[in-house]
Amino acid sequence: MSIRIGIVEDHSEFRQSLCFLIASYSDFSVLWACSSVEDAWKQEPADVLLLDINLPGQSGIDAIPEFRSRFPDQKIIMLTILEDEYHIMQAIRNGADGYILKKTAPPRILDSIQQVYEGGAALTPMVARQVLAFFKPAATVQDTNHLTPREKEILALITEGISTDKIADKLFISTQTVRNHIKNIYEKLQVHSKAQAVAKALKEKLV
Amino acid sequence: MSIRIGIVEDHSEFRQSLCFLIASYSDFSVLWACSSVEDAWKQEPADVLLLDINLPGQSGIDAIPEFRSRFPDQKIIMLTILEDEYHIMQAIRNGADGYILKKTAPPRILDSIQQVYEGGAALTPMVARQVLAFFKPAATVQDTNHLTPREKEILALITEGISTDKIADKLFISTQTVRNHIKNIYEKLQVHSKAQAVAKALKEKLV
DNA sequence: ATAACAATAGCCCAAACAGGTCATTTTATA
DNA sequence: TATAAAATGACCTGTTTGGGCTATTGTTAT
Repeated sequence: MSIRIGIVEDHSEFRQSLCFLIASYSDFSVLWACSSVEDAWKQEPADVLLLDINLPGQSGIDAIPEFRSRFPDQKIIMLTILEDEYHIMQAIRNGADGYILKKTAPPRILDSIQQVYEGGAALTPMVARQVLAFFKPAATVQDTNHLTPREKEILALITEGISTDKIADKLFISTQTVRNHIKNIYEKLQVHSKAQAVAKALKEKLV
Repeated sequence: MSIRIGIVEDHSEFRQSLCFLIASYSDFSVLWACSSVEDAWKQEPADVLLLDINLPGQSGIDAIPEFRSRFPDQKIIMLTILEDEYHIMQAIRNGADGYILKKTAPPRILDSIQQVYEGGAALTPMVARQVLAFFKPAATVQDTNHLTPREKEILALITEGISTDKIADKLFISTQTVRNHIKNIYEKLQVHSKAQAVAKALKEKLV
C-alpha cells in the first residue's frame, strides 16, 4: 500500500510537477491535488498533506488547525518558498509536522514525506537551523545549581514521566542508584514524591 | 576538497565503522577519530565534528560550549543513541548544529554532514518531532474539555503533590472514589502515573 | 593527605499506587 | 421519561515508591 498524498498548491505548473514526481515512485500516490484550502475541504483525508502557504483564499498556515481537527491522522507538511522565521514558527505552532522548501531536491521531498508518514518530523536544513536558533539564548538561569548534573538529568527524566526502572535502563546504572539520586533530589527540593518533584521542576523551570 | 570530519566516539567498533563509511566517499574524509573529549582537545579543528554523548570523562553535551569557543567554525553534530527530550534539548541549547541517532542509515548520516557543512541544521525525524513539540503549547485546550469538573479538580490536587488519601479527605469522599477518578484521568490523558499526569497537566496548561 | 562531594550499589519495610472488574446514585438532557 | 454521563464506592492483585540505612569508588579542593 502506497502513501496517499494530498496536495494544496495554486501554482499549476509546480502542482503538475509534484504529481509527476510522486507518481513515478511506487511507494507514493497522489490521492488528490487542488489549488485552494476551500477545495481541499471537499476531499477525503490523505496520509500526508503537502500544503502551500501563499494561496488564493485562506492561507495554508491558517488552515492547519482545521485540517488537524477534521482529520487528526493526516500529517501536514508545509511546502513553500517562504523561509522566514515568522512563517516557519507560525506553521510549527499551528501543528505542522514538517516544513520544507520548494527548492528542495525531489528525492528529499519524498524522503520527508516518508519520514513524516512514519511519525517523524521533517525540516529542511535551513529551516531546522532557524528552529534550533530559538533555543540558544535560553541558558536558563537555574536555581538548580544545588542539584548535581546527574540529579538534573534524572529529574528531567522523572519530569517526562519515566519510571525509576526505565531511567536506570536508559542511563545504564542500577535501579538502586537511581533511587538514591531521587532521594537526594527530594531532599534538596523539599518534596516527597515524584508528582511533587515534577510540579516543582516544571513550575520553577528547573528543567 | 573534501569535508574533513572529526569523530569523538568511545565505542571502537562503531568508530571504525564510521571511518570506513566516510572513507568510502570522496567528498568526505576523516581528519581524526578519538574516544574522549579530552583527547579531542589535542586535535586540530575539523570542518564537522561527530560527537557522542555518553563518553568516558566529560560528556559530549557538556563539551559543546568549549568546542564552540575554541573552534567557532567547527560544526557539531551529536551522533548518539539517546533520543530523550532532556539530552536533545541540552545539546541544542549548548549549540549543536545537528542531532542524529546512531541507528540512522549511513547515507543519511553523510547527508546530514553535508547539510550542516553547508550551514544548515540536521535533525533525525524523531528528534525533529520532539523539537517541534516544544512550540505547540495551545492545541490541547480542547483536550481539557473532556475532563469533567471533578476530574479537573482532582488533577489540580495531584499537581500540588497531594496523596490520594489526602485528596479523599479534602473532598470528603472515599479513597476508592478518588482512585476511580484518577484512573479515568489517566485514560483521558493517556498516562500511567501521577508524575506523568502532573507533567502533562503543567506542560499543556491543563490546570 | 584529608575532607567533601558525586556517583555508584545494595538491603529492608511499609505505604502508596496502578490496573482490573463491578455496582449504586445523582444529574442533566435529549 | 429514557438514557447517557458523572460521581460515588468497593474488592483484589501485584508493582512501585519513599524512607531508613550502609558502603565503595573516584574526583576536587583545601
